[in-house]
Amino acid sequence: MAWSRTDVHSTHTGEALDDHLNRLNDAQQQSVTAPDGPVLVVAGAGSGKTRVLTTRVAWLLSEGHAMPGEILAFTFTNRAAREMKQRIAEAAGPGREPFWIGTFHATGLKILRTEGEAIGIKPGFSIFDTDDSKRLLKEVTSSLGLDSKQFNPSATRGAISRFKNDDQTPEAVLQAAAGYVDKKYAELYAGYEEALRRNNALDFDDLILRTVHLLEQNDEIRERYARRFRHVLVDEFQDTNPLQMVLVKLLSSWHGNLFAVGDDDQSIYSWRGARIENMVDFEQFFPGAAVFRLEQNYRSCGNILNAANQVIANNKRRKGKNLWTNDPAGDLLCEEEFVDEQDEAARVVDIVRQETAAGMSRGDVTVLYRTNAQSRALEDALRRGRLPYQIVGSLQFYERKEVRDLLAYLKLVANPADTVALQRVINTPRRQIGDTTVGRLLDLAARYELTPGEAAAETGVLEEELAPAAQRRVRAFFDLVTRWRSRASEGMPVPELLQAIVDDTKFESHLEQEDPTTAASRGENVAELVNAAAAFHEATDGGNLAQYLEQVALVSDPDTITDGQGTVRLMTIHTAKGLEFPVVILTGCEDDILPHINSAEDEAGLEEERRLFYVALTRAQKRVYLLHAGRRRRFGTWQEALPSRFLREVPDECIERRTLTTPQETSLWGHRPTGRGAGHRPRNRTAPPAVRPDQWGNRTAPAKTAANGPAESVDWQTDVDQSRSYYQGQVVTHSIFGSGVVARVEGAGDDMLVTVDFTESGRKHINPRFAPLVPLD
DNA sequence: CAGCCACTTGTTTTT
DNA sequence: CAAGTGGCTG
Ligand SMILES: Nc1ncnc2c1ncn2[C@@H]1O[C@H](COP(=O)(O)OP(=O)(O)OP(=O)(O)O)[C@@H](O)[C@H]1O
Repeated sequence: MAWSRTDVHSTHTGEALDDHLNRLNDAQQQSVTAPDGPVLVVAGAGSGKTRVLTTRVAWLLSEGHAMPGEILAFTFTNRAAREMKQRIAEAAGPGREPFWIGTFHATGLKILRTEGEAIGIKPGFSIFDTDDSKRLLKEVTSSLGLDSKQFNPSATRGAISRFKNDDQTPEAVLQAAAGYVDKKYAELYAGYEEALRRNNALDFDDLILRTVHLLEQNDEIRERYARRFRHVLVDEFQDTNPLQMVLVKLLSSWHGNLFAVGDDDQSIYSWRGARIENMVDFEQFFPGAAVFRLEQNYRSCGNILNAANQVIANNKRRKGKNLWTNDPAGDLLCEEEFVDEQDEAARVVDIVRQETAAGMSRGDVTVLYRTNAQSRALEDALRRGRLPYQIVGSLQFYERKEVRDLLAYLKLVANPADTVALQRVINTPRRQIGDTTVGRLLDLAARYELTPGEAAAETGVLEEELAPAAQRRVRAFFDLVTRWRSRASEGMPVPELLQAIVDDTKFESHLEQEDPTTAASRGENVAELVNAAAAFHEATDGGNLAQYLEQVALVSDPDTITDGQGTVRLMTIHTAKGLEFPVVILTGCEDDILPHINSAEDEAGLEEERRLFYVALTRAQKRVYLLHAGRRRRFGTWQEALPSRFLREVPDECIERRTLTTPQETSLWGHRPTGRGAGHRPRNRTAPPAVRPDQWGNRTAPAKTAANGPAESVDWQTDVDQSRSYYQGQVVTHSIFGSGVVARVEGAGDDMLVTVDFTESGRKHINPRFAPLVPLD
C-alpha cells in the first residue's frame, strides 16, 4: 500500500511539473520561469498568483536552481503554507518540499529559537498572545499609577504594536512624544518591554521585530541565513508591513532573488501596519525588478467578476488593471433587503437549503461578514434551522475560558517566569489564594529576582510577607507545578500531561461548581483540548510542550477550517482572503457596517472598505448573495441602517435587486414584531425616514434645537433632559474620562448611544442612560 | 477570601 | 446584551 503510493509520485516527478506548467497560461508561465533577480507579479483576484508562486518553487527545484533547504517562502497563514507544501510535493515529488515555508511570525520564531541568544533572548521563552499582552499591560498600567480605564490595555497594546512595526524603541517614542498621552504611552511601552523581559516572553510583533534586530546586529548570522536562502518568495505582498519588508530584504540580501506576488486591490490590513507602497514602489525598493501582470481570472463567472471590477474602479488610489474571464456570465448576483438581522439570518438558512436542493453541498456555501459580532444572529438561525455550521475564527475554541485556563497551566509548566499564566491559574480552581497573597508573592519574587516558584521553594522568603496558612497554600500549589514540570522534562507526552493537570486540579468538579448548567459543554471543550493535544502528539511524532504551545499560539483563523462538505462556514471577510467558495453570502451590506462606521471618515479608510467588499465578491465562483437589514442591534440597542453605498456601485445588468417596497412585505420572511420600549414606526422601505437619528444629532448643532428631533421617545417628559441634549461637537465631561468632544450621536431615547473623543482617554461609547455625561455649556 | 450585586462599557478587521 | 469591574458582606 505504502509502496504503490510512493511509486506513483516518484516516477512521475518530472512529468508532474511539466503537467503543471502546461496548464498555465503564457503570462503565468513567464512569471514562473522568470530569470534570477527581483520579480513582482501584480495581478487581480483569482488570476492564479498563489498557483504561480507554488509552481515557481516546484520549477526552481526541478530545474536544479535550488535545493529544498535553499528556498524560503512567506505565506499569509499557516493554512496557505500547508497547502503550498502539499502542492509542491505533488509537482516536485515527495520529500522535496522546502522546510522554510511559513508565515512571517512562524519563520521569525524559528530563527529566534535557534539564534535568539545572540541578542540576549533566553531559551525557553514564551509567546504572549493578545490576551496575555493585555493582562501584562494592565499590570504595568497600574504599577505606573495610571488608571487602566483611561489607558485601556487594548488601546495601549495597539499603540505599542504600531510603535514596534515602525521599529521605534520606547526611548525614541519618548523623544518624539508631544503631549501627556504620548509621554505616558512611551512610559507604558518601556514598562511593558521590561515586563516581557522579566516574564521571558515575546509578543507577536517581537517575533518579527527581534528577528530583524538579530539580523541587523549580527553580521555572521545574517550572512549565514542570507547565503542559505537562494530564493525568497512572498505571497500576499500587498499586506506586508515595513518591518516585514526589512526582514525580506535582509534575508534575500545575498542572492537578491526575491519573488513577490500580490494585488494592490486586496490590501486590507493597513490598520495593522501593512503598506501598499511595498508593492506599488517595488521597483524603487528593488531596482531592475521584472514585473509581470496576470489578467485572466479563473475563479469567478462573468457577472461576479464584472461586478467586482466595476466596484473597485471607484477607488482613486490604484493602478488599475484589466481582469477578464473566459467563463460564461453565469447567474446574476442577488441583492436582498430585510427588516432586521433576524430576518436576514433566516434568509441565510433558506439560501443554504435552496442551494443544497440545487445540487450544492452545505460546505460549498460560505457566509461572510464585516464584524465578528454579526455572527451571533446567524448562528442562532442556523442552530434553529438545524444546519451544521462552523464559525471560523475568533471566539472559537482557543478563546474559551476553560481552554485558556488549562493552556495557562501548560504555559506555567513550560516557563516558570510566566507570571501572567501564574495569575490566571493560581486560584483557578479556588485554592484560597487571593489577590493580596498573589500580590505579595509577586513582590517578593521581584525583590529577590526569583521566579515565584523559586521564591516559594526558598526557605524564609515567603515567611517575610505571608501568613502561615497562605504560605502553605502557595507551596502546595507550586508542589503541583513542580511535579508536572518534572514529568514534562522526563518526556511525558503533552496530552498525558494535560490530562494529569485536569485530574490533579479536579478541573471537572471545578467546572461543575462554577456553573452546573454549562459544566457539561465546558467539560466537552476540555476533552476536545486533550484530543487536540493528542492529535498534535501524533502529527509531530511526539512534539514537546514548547512546540505544542508555539503551535497553539500561532494558529491563524483559516487554519481551523474543518474539512468536509457537511458544514456551512461563517467567517469575516478578512479571514476569507485568499480562499475561494462556490457560493458566497455576504451579510450586513449596510452603510456603517461595510463600509464600517469607524473607517468611512477619510478617503483612505473608505477605499480600504471598498477593497474588503471587492475581496468578498471575488471569493465566489458561482453565486453571490448580498444581504442587508434595515435595523440591527448594537450594544443591545436598535440601530437603523441604510443599504451599503457599495451596492449602488454594482452595475444593474449583473444584479437582481429584491428590496422591500411596502410595509406589508416586512412580514415576507416571517418577521415578528419586536416591540421593545418605544416602538419603531412602520417604515416605508423605498423612502427611509428623511432624517436619521444620527443625523439630526449632526444637524442641530445649536443645543436648543435638539428638541426638534422626531418625537419618538414615549416618555420624553422624563427623558428629555439627559437624552435629547447631545450633539456633534459638543463639549461634555464624564466622571472618569474627563472632558471630551461628542463625535457622534446614534439612536434616540433608551437606544441612544453617544460616541465621545475624550482628550485624555480617547474614543469611548457612552450610553447616557447610565453614564454621567455632563454638557459643558 | 469568596460570593453576590450593581454599574458601565464595548464591536471593526488579526498574526 | 454580555462581560468585566468594583464594592460590600459574611
Ligand atoms: N492557468 C489556469 N488554468 C486553470 N485554472 C487556474 C489557472 N490558474 C489558476 N487557476 C485557478 O484559479 C483559482 C484562483 O487561483 P489562485 O488562488 O492561485 O489565485 P490568486 O490570484 O492567488 O487569487 P487571490 O488573489 O484571490 O487570492 C484557483 O482555483 C486556481 O486553481
